[in-house]
Amino acid sequence: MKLYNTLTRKKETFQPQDSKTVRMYVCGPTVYNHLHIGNVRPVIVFDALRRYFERFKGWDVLYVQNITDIDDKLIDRAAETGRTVAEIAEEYTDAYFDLLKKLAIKEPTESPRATGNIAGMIELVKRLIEKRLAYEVDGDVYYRVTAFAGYGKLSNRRIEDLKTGARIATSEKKENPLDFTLWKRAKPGEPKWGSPWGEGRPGWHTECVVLSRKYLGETFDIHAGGNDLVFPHHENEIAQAEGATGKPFARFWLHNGMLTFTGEKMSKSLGNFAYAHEVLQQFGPETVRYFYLSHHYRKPLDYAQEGLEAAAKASSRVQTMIDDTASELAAHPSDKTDETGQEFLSSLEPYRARYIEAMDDDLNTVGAIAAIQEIVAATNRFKGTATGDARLALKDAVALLRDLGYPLGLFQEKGHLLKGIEDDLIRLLIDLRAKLRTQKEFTLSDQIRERLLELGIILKDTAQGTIWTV
RNA sequence: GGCGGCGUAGCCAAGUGGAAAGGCAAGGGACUGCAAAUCCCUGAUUCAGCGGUUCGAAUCCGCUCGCCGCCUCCA
Repeated sequence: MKLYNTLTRKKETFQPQDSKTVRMYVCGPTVYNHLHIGNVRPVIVFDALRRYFERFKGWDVLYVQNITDIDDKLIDRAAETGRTVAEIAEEYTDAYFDLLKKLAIKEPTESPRATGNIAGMIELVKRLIEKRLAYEVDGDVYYRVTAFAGYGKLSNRRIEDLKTGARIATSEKKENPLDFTLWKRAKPGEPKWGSPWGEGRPGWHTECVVLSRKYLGETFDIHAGGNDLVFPHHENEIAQAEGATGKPFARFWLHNGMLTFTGEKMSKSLGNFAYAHEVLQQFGPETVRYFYLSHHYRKPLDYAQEGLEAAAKASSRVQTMIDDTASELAAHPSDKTDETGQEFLSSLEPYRARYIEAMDDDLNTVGAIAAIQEIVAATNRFKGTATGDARLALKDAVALLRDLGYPLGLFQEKGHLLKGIEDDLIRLLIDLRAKLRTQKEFTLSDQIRERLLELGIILKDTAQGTIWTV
C-alpha cells in the first residue's frame, strides 16, 4: 500500500516497522469547547485508514490519540466562565467521546490525557537542556531551534526564510524569536506543576512527543493530523523527539486537507463554522462519513448543504439496496445459489479489485466508493432479472458490500430489521394485505400501508412479493 | 517576502503519459392498481489559457490568469 508522506513529499510504500503491528498516533482535541465539523475530518479519515489496515491488510493497529486537557485556551475559558480547567476539560472530553461513538469511530487503543503525563514531559525537557537543545530563562524553558540540524525538514522551511517572514511574537527572553516554549512559568491562579525550573506547565504540545513514545516507542509508523499542524506543531515535535533520542521519530507523516466554508478555511476564530454534533443531528453519521470519504483526504473540501444532501442520497442508495435485499431473503431457508447466481458473483470480482487498488493508492476512498456504487448498480440489475435460487446470490453480494463498507464505517447495520414477534406480526399484515390486493381492495390495502408507514415501517411491493424495512 | 496546494460536465469529484471513473441535479423512456425502489437512454472530441517535449499529455516542462493553505492558537 502506498501513502503520501509529508516528510518526503512522495507516495511511498507503507509497511509497519515490525511487519505486523501498525503504530499510529493521531493528534487529538484540545477539550476547551465542542468540535466543529472540520475537526471531525481527521477523525473519520484516519479511522478509515486504521480499519482498512485491520480488515484488508491483516495488521494489528495500536492507535493512540491524546486529549489535551491543559493549555492556554482552557485557562482562558476557565477565567471567562469562573469554572475550573478540570471541569471544563471533563465536560468536553465526555462530549468528544460521545461524538466518536455517534460517528461509529473505533475507539483508540489509548487516549491519554496530557495532565496524566506531566512527569514525562519534565523528563523530556530536562534531557533537552542537558543536550544543550533547550535553555531556561526565568522559569520558562525554550527550545534552541538553531541547535537542531534537521529543523525545517518536515515543512520544507529554512530558518533564514522564517526570520524574514516573522510574524512571531518576539520575546526578550528568547535567544532567537523562532525558539519555542517547552515549559511555561505559571502566573498566579493558573494550574501548575512543580519542576526543576519552578512551578508551571508544559508548552507547545510537548505531550505528543512524550505520549507517542510512551505507547508506541521512539520510532513509530505513522503520525497524522491536519495539514495546518505541519508547521510549527509537527516540526517542533520532530525537533524535540529526534533531538532527545537521536533516532527518527515518525516514519510516515500523514496530513488531511482543511474543511472550508465558501472557499475559506473553517475555523473557530473566523466564526465560519458549524458544530459537529449539530451537523450530525441534521444529517446523521452515515451521511457525514460518506461526505468526507467521497472526497480525497488530502484535498481541501468545501462544506456545503448541497454536498451533504448529495452524500445523503448516494449513501442511502447503497443502504436501501442492502435493506431491501435483506428483507426479501430474511426468511429464506437456503443460502445456496445456482450457476446463474455464481456467474453474477464472479462478475463483481473486478469491482472488488478496483476497490482495493484505490484504497492501496494513498487511501483513495473516492475510487473505492465508485467501485461500491458499481456493485450496487450491477446488483440492482441482477435483482431485476434473476429468479428462483439465483436470487440467493444476493446474500453474498450484500456481504461483499458490507465487507467493502467496513473500512469506511458504512453499511454495517443489519438493515434495521426487527426480529421475532414484530416480524411475524408485520408479515401477517402483509399476507392479509396481499389477499385484499388480489381482490382489488386497494383502499383498504393502501390504508394498511399508510398506517404502517406512520409507525415507521415501509412496505414495498416488488415482483418478489412485498418487502418491509424500517 | 518564504514554503506548499488547487483549477476536470449545471454542481461535487477520481484519474497524473496510451480509448475521460463515480455521485448529485436535469430531460426522455421502462416497470407499476397506486406508492416505494430500480433499470435503460441523453451528456466533457475534452480536462483554466498559451506555448513546448513526445509516436502519443488532463497527466511531463515553461509562461500567464484565477483561487486557497501554512509561516500566530488551529484538525
